[in-house]
Amino acid sequence: MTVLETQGFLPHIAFDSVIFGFSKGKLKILLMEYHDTGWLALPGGFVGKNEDLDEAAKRGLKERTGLDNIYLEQFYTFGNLSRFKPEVMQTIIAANGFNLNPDHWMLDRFISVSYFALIDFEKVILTPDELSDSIAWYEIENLPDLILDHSAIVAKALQTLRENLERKLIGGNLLPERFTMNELQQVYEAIFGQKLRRTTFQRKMLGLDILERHEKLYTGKSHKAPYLYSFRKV
Amino acid sequence: MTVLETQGFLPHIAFDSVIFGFSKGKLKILLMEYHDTGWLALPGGFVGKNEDLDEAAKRGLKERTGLDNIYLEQFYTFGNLSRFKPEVMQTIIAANGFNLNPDHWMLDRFISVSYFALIDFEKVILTPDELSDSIAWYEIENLPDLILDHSAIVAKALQTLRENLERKLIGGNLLPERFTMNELQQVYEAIFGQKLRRTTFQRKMLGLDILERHEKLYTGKSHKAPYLYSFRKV
DNA sequence: GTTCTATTGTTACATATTGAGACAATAATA
DNA sequence: TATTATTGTCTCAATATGTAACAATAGAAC
Repeated sequence: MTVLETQGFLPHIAFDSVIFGFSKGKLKILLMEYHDTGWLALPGGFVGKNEDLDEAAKRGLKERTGLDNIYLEQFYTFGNLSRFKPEVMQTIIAANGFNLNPDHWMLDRFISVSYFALIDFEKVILTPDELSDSIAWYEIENLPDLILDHSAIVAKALQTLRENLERKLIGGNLLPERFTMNELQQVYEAIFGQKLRRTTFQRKMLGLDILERHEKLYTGKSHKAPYLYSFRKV
Repeated sequence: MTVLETQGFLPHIAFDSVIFGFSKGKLKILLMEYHDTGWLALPGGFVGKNEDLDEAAKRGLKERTGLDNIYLEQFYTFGNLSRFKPEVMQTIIAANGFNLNPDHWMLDRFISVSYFALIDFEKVILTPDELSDSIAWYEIENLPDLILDHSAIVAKALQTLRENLERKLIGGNLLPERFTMNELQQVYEAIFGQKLRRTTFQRKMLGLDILERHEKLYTGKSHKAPYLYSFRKV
């Protein structure tokens, strides 16, 4: 049974997720490409009638990335009338070979409760949903056009991430368990979109007393080997 | 036609507003008391089928306080299953003399998109809604029990307000157009829940270059008269 | 082995910000 | 005119941050 045929979801309510990853010095997000149309959109889904809103977002994340236990934060709910464009959804569904009644629940107006997630790029196993050809990483600095208001959703997610980073440090969720100080700095630079001073960054991070220092990392490069760090467990 | 009889709202979607005011050195919010039950709740409402989500929240604010052009910010959407308690709404509606079918849309599961507002205490004209006996101010430090998860909604609103205050200054929205430095400091103290140092506060506020200094305020008290300030227009 | 290169961890010092108190100014009262 | 309460400003100490210098070191070149 496809999502189109089920009756098990709350009407008018969707969720969308801005899933951040970090690789090769770049901050990236996951986008899905719908069949034929070539349209790009954030991964999202619907809320089961017997499901917590947060659970729905976690389920969606698990389905697309295979990941559990992820940093996931709700940041805004988009509910403008202007995001109601039934012809967009109709086209996407038609490209998948379905022809829905105009009063089908999926063609109705939706508000989108939006979440952002921070994940370890290396750990994902990407799986498109039933309406999509692909799911893939796109650099945040160079995003293509997205359907509906999804570009605005990404912008707000990035703004929220920046504000959060200044208050409560969550940058580490984008890295593997152990990382070098330089890698951590690159994450911060990618999120803030600007270079940071190496010595100040190192002093501040160490001063926060949230990092644990481990063995050195010998990469084979001809210079001093950096220490590996992990975030201290609470 | 009462809200109960209309079909013009989106099902499953409500909004609730934490409306902050400041008076006599205390931070307060507006609560409504339902007929007979004595139950207290945040002012809220539903979203019209042809209405932006934000517009709905503004409309609700206008209906209860008479105020337009208000600082209003969406901060979270509550969507746990545990907030679905049809018997609560049923009881409230029954106390108003109605007897709804169990499948009436108002008895269904709702998610609540929550907003907080900052208003000038002096300017409100309070108006209860059709299910309530009263709407009134309650001190944030000494709140009674609220229905459903409304206490959690208030807690999250206060947390968001505190975080915002550190980043972008919005404390002035709780004061009249012109105010003394001491009044502004009291607002900040009420929001943060702690005393601040007078001289440091004054220096920081003046240094931010967002205040305009006006004439002095002669209160009749036997001491130096403070200047009045207003927030600089952008 | 010795020298060289790139990068790292740490220190030193200047500059900026904040904490804490002192002090002069002043509006009304006694 | 002296007194009281509060305000606006200044001073100095304590912290935090910006900036550069420097020693340590892993591997490559010789």
